[in-house]
Amino acid sequence: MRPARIVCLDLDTFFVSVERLIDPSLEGKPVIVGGAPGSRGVVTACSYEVRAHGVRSGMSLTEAARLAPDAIYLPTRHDTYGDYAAKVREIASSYTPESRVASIDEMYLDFRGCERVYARPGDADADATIERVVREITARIRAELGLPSSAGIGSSRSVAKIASGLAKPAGVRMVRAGEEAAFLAPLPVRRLPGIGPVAEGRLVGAGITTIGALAGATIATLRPILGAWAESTRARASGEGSAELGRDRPAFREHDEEGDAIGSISNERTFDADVGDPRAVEDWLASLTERVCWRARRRGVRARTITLKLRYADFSTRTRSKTTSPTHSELEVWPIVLELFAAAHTRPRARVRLVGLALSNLGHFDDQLELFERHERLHRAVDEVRARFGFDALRTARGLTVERGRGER
DNA sequence: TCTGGGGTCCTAGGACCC
DNA sequence: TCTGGGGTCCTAGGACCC
Repeated sequence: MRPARIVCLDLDTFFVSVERLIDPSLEGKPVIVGGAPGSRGVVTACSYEVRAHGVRSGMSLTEAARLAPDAIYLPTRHDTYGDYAAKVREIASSYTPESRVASIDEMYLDFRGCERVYARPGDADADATIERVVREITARIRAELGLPSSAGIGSSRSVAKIASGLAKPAGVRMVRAGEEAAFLAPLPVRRLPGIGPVAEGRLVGAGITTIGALAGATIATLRPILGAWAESTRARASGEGSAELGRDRPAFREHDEEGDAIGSISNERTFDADVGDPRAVEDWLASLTERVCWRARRRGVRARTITLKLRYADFSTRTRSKTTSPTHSELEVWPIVLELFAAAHTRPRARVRLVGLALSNLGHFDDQLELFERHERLHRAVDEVRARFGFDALRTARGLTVERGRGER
């Protein structure tokens, strides 16, 4: 039996907690991070005070405003939260060489083989040793950074993750070896990572409501519902999930190995009001093109695939993509974007709610050739200015027109 | 005025190759 | 004029996570 040595460390209401550090008067008050109550958008994070009124993250701000009209509504400040998250990682990762960043407010730690390093005479057993160390980590994050966090400890990532959710707020929950199945069995299937609203609906439709029932289901039953995930999901439901941490998410990875497939770079924008004029949409696309290309150059990658996303006012969504030769130059990407927009925008009278651009099929493509490229000198000059003053320091006239006066950034 | 934004991964059909 | 079978790449859509 594998001992419980995998830790999921999760910051409690992270964005709210950071806002309270910056403005202590928010302490104890109902706080919603995500935007103004009337605006389009969703709740990104909310304090326990508003959760009591039924507000949940992911909920539209309109509905949140109905449930909690008197709450304090704040815009999200991702860069600020990132700075605090980095400090949390620094503390946590100093306890074990094996750690993985899962998201801005969540990380996994692997303490396998660390028991002796941390053992103290007072510890009842090795489990107690690890639990004590984990409590020390959350206590330090609280003491040194002022941030509350919770942790789950189990023999697999899945168990650790679920345990951390049940430990909130500001708790530590250990599921000892051999207790996994009993711990998981009574929980609703939705608790299992990977089971979202759709899979939940189908499982419940098949009479499977608890993780225990999921663990006992046949693969023949699960295959049509979970597809390729059937086996691994059932294994996780019975407490036999993987303990391997895997790699950091690309956005948090410090270095990419040569030839690595390293995910995608995307930006999208939901308009404050639906847009009818295609030229106005194109202005936004120009801005997004500059942004994703700049991010690609900053990461030292080129993309082979460019994908445009278009969402109409009725929420119908379409994507069009094109794969070409590797590029990170807006001068090369822009004509393709226009081509994709023309292909996607087949309802000329419909109003557009959102446009997005994604670069994928990324790779480090032969940087030696870069010097000979036509646009290289221009990009280098632009990027040097931006490195000092930020992305918005330099914009093309078209990309700038559209964002001016919106008060963002 | 329900439904953000940045990601990962899977499915399924068609093109194309051997 | 009766059509297989494996493999890879591309495209569009969608589920899921935080």
